[in-house]
Amino acid sequence: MPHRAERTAESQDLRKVGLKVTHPRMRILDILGSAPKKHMTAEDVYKVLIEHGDDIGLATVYRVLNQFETAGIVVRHHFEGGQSVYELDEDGHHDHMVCVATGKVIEFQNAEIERIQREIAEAHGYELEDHSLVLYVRPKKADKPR
Amino acid sequence: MPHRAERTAESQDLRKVGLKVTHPRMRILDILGSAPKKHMTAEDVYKVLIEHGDDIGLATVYRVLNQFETAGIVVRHHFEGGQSVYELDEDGHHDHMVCVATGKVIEFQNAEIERIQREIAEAHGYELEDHSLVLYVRPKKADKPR
DNA sequence: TTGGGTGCAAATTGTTTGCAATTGT
DNA sequence: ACAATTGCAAACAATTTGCACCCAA
Repeated sequence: MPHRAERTAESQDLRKVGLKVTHPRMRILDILGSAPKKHMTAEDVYKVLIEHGDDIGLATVYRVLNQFETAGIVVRHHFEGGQSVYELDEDGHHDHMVCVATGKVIEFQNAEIERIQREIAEAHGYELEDHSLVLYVRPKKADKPR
Repeated sequence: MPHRAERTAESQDLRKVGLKVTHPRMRILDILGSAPKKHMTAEDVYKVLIEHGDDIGLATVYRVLNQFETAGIVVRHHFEGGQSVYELDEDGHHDHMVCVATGKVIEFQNAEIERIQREIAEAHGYELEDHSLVLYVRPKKADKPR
């Protein structure tokens, strides 16, 4: 009997992009997939690892996240303020809304904006390769955000 | 007769926001206003100062740029990759398009996108405070960008 | 076995801050 | 005169890298 059945979806994800299935990579993938926050900084991930008793260095977290980004497994966002945040790239493309009061991040998608963006690029003789749109919002007074 | 006629538009801009009219501030304001690139990093500004023979420290450049941002004289952008870039906030609001091939930055404005953004925020119970939109583009093949 | 992967510490990069000296008003 | 401002160096924060050891294939 093998040491462990390594046939999980996650281990396949790693093999698929040519990365060895190591403990740190599995754990990080796991955390990104099941954490309360969809968007985490390298430190966030590191803290969860530590609390969980894993002996994984912060440097490794950064290295793994970079590899995941290159492999297209995660997307890296910059938002405002120093740290980068990473999120699993499972569901398709979407943009973000960050509440400046609570820090909450909400995802949204809008086909019309996407279309206009493409048109603008075209109009200048370019092709739209990618884009980054972040709305900084604040709860409407006398109204509960949903 | 005073050492120098301090009645320039720039010196007025500074007084207006309650900042003393100092040599470093004037020079930096000057550089931001007359540089080939509209968007400069603190280092960019610093280099120009050095080449020009000015004896102004990098720390001062950062401090002044921060003050200018607080005063609303410049806008700070994050784009991709570490450094922040600053630009004079003269013309009204606009978004940016960055050519991933040449690094060229093009500004544009689109009322429709702005409107939709506001609607999206509203729909979630928020008020749009600010936003950041950057299009990453590439020259259309067989077509000269203009 | 063996080349990629990892932990740790040291190195980088971008930016901020403490402090004594300097300068605008 | 006096508080604001600056230069310099040291301090910081986020991220990367060098290297000896380790482990998945």
